[in-house]
Amino acid sequence: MITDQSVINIRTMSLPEPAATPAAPRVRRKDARPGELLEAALHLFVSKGYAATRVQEVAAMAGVSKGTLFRYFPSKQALFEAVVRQYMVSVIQLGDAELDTRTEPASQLLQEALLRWWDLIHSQQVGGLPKLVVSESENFPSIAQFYIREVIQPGFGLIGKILSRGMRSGEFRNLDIPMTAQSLWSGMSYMMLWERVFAPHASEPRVDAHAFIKHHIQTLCHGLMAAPNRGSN
Amino acid sequence: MITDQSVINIRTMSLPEPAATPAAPRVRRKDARPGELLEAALHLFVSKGYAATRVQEVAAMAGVSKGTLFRYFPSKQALFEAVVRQYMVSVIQLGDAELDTRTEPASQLLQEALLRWWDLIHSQQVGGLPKLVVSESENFPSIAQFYIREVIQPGFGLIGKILSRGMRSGEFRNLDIPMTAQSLWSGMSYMMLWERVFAPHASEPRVDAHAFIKHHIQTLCHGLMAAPNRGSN
Amino acid sequence: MITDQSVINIRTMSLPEPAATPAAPRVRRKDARPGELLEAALHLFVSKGYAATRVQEVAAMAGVSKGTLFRYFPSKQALFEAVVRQYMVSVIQLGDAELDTRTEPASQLLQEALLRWWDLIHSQQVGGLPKLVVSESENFPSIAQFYIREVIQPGFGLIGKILSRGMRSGEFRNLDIPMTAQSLWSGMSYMMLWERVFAPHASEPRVDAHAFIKHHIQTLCHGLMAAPNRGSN
Amino acid sequence: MITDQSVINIRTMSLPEPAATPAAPRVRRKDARPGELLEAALHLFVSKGYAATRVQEVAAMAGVSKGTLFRYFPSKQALFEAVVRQYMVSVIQLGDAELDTRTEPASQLLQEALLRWWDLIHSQQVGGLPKLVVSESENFPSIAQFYIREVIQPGFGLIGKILSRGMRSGEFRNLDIPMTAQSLWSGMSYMMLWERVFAPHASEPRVDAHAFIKHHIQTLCHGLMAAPNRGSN
DNA sequence: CATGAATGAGTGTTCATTCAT
DNA sequence: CATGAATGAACACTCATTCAT
Repeated sequence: MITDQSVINIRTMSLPEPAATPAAPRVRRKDARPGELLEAALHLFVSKGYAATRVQEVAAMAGVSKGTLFRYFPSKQALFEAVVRQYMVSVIQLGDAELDTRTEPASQLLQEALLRWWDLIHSQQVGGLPKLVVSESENFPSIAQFYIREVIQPGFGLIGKILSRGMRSGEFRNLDIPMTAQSLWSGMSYMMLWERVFAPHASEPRVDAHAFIKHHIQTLCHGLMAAPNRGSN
Repeated sequence: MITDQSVINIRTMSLPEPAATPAAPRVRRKDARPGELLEAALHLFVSKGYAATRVQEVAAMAGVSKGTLFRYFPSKQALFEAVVRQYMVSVIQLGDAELDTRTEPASQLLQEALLRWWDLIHSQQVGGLPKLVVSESENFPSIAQFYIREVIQPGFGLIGKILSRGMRSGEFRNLDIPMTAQSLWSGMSYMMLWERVFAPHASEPRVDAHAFIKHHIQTLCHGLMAAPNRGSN
Repeated sequence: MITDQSVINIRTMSLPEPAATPAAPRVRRKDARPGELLEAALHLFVSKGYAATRVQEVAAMAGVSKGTLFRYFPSKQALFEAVVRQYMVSVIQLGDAELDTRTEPASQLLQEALLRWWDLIHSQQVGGLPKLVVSESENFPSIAQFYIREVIQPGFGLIGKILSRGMRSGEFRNLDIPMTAQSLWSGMSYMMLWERVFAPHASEPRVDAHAFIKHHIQTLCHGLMAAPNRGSN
Repeated sequence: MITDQSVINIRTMSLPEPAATPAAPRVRRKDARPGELLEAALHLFVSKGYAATRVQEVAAMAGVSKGTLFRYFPSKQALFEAVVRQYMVSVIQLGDAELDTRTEPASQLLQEALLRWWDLIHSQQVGGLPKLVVSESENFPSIAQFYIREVIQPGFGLIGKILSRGMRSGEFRNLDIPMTAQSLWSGMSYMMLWERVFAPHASEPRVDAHAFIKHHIQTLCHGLMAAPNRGSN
C-alpha cells in the first residue's frame, strides 16, 4: 500500500540552535520560536521575494523582535536558506519494493503520484517555494543546487522508475526516459508557477489544476493522434 | 511563407521622451541613449535580478551617467517595466490565412512554430525575461498582466489554432484545446526556466533543449502507450 | 626595609554586593564571582579596549552568564570603573620614616623605587591599565581623576620626596621639584606606552625597558654635558 | 637658517578621490569636502575616541550628510586612517647640511627643535593625534606602524643626529644615542598626553608645557648632580 | 540566585533620486 | 542637456540591558 508516510518525504532539518555554547545540556523549552520564524519567513519570502522582505516584518509576523530573529539565524541569508531547506518538499517517492506490489497500470501510478504531490503542496505556503527558488537562484546558487538535489532529481527518479516499469511491462513504448520524465514533470512545474505567478493577475485562462494534471498525463499517455500511432518519433 | 517579420512581434514602445522642455528643437539627435540603456538594463536585470541591479551599473554599462538615466526613465521601476515591454517577444504567430496555406500535418506545424520561437530567444538576453517576469510579478503586477496579454494568450491562441485545425482535419482527437495547449506550452516554459535557472548549477541531468522540445511534442502527439490507444480520457 | 607590603598599595574596593534581597542568608558563599569577573574584564579591556570588549565575553571568560555579570555590576561602565579601581597599582611609596633610614644616595633610591614599580607591573595584565586610562579618560572622566589621585600624585609625591632629600643633602642641585619629578616620571610613562602600544608593531627600535629606565635616571642625574656643568638653567 | 619650510615636514597626503572613474578629467571644483570631513573627524575622534564617534556627527559637523561622507570615504575605518595619515605631523627635521651650518651648542639645537615642534601642534586639534594613536593602535595596527614610521623614527633620527654632533664636538659625553634620544623624547610624549588626557581633569599639578620642555632638556643636559659628575653610568 | 532568551535603540552602510552646475 | 555630488530614508545587524523561569 501507498501510505502518506511511506510515500511522502517531507525533509525536516534540525532547527538551528542559537550559537550552541559547547557543553550546554539545553533543555529546549520551546521549539516554537525558530518554527514560527521560519513560517513567517516562508510566507513573506514567497509573497514578496527575498529582497523585498524586511527581517523586521518576519520578526513581527512571528511575534518576536528583530533581535530574537538574529538570535536564531545569523543573517537574513541564513534565514532564507533555512526556509528553503525546512520546507522543501521532495517529490513523491515510491520505493522499488512498493512499486513492485502495485499492479495498476503505470499510467495510473503516474497520475496517482503526481496528483498526490500536488495535493500536498498546491494550496499551501510551501507551494510558493519553487517560484522562490526560481527567483533567487541567481543570487543564491546553493539553493538551486539544493533544489536540484532534493526535489528535481528524486522526482525524476520516481517518474523514471514508473516509466521504466511501464516500458518493461509493455504498457509503454520504449522512449527516452529522462526526456519523457521531463515532459511529465514540466506540466507540474508549469502549473505550480501558473497558480503562484499568473493566476492572481489573469482573468483568463482559468485553469483547474487537478483537471489539467490529469489531462496532461492522459494526453501524454494516449497522444493527440487520432489514428493508430506508431510514429517514428 | 512564414517569415520572421510576419511571425515575430517585437513590441516596440514609444521610448520615454525626456520631459520636453518648452522650446525643444525637436531634432531627436540621439535615439541611441534610451536604447542603450534598455539593453544594459536587460542584461543586468536578467543576470542579477531587479533588486540586485544598481541603476548606476545600468548607466555605466550604457556609457552614460546616472542623471541621464533618470532623464529618460523617471524611476528604476519605470526602467524595469520599459525593459519588459521593449524586449518581450511574443510567441510565434501564424495568421489564419497563413495557416490555411500550410498543408503540413498539424503536429509538424506545432513543432515548427515552437522550435522557431525557441531558436529566437533561447540563447539571448531576452530569453531571461520570462524568469524575470516570474520573479518580479508579485511586486510588479502590471508586468504579469502584460506578459499574459502579450505572450501567453497569443501563444495559446496560436497553439490552439493549430490544434483546432488538426482536430478538424481528423489528425488529432477531440481534446480540450486550452488544456492541451498548456500541455504543449508547459514544455517550453519548463525548458526556458531550466536553462536559465537550473542548468548553470546542475551537473545532471544534461538537457538538449532542441531534442527535448521535439520529444515533448512528439510524445504528446503519439502518446506513451504501446497499444492502439482510444483511452477514455 | 622596603618590603612589597609597605611599598605597594593595591586598592581593594568593596566589591558590589548583588542588590541584597531582603532576607538574604548573609552567608557570602562565593566571593569568587566578582573577582573572576574583574580579572576577565581586566584582561579583555586591556587587550581590546573598552568599546571593543563585549560583556558577554567577559562573562564567558569568567565562566558565568551575562545575567550574573549584571547582578554584580549594574552596567558595563560600572564594571570598567571597578576594574580600574581594583587593579590600579599606585606607584611605589616610601614612608618618610623609611626614607630617613636609608643612607644610599638619592639617585640610587630613585632607581630602586622606579625599577621596583616597573617590575611589579610591566609584564602583567595590569600594566595595560595606564594605556586604558589614557584611552578612555575622555569618556570616563572619573577614572582620569581617580588615576591622578591614586597613581600620579602619590608617584610624584614619592619622587619629589627623594629629590627633596637629595637636594637637602647636597647631592642634587636645587631644581624645581615638580618639574623634575615629571622628567623622571616621563621616562616610565613613555616606556609603559611603548611596550603596550608600539612594541608589538615595531621591528625597530628594540628597547630593553630595564636598561632604558636605568639609563634615563642616570642621564638625568649626571647630565649629557661633558664639562663640569653649572648651567644657568 | 632654520625656516618653518625647511624644518617642518607636515605630511600632506593626496585626498581620496571619490571612486575615481577611470578616464575622468575631474575638474575638482571643491577640495573642500574631504578636507572639512577630515577636520571634523579629527576633532571628534580626538575628543571622543573612535568608537564613540558617530559618522553622522562627523558629517553633520562638516556640514554634509552621511551619504556624502561615504562618498569620500568608503568606511568609518577608512575615514579614521585618512585622518591619521592626513594630520600626522612628523617631528621637526634638520637636514644634515643645515645642521652643519648651525654653530649653536647641541643643547640649544635640541631645545629649539623640540620647542618648535611643540608649538606647531600643542594647542591644536592635531595635538590629540598621539593620544588617538595610543588609544586605537590595538584595533588598528596599521596606524601604529604608520606612526612609528612617520613620526617616531624620524623624530629619533633628528634627535640622534643632534646628539651625535654634540658628542663629536665634545659638548656631550659619549652615551647610547637611541636611549638618550628616547629620554629626550619621553618628555615630549609625556607632556602631550598630559595636556590631552589629564590636564582637563587635574586641579594639580599645573604644568606649563613650555617651561617643562625647557626644564626637561636642561636637566638632561646638565644633570641633577650638584658635584662635578663623571659617573660610571 | 543564576540563567540566557528577549528586547529595541542605535550603528554603519547602501542606493534611488534630486538638482545645481 | 549631461553630469555626478549630495541627499536621507531605509536596511541589516549589534549588543547592553532586562526579566521570566
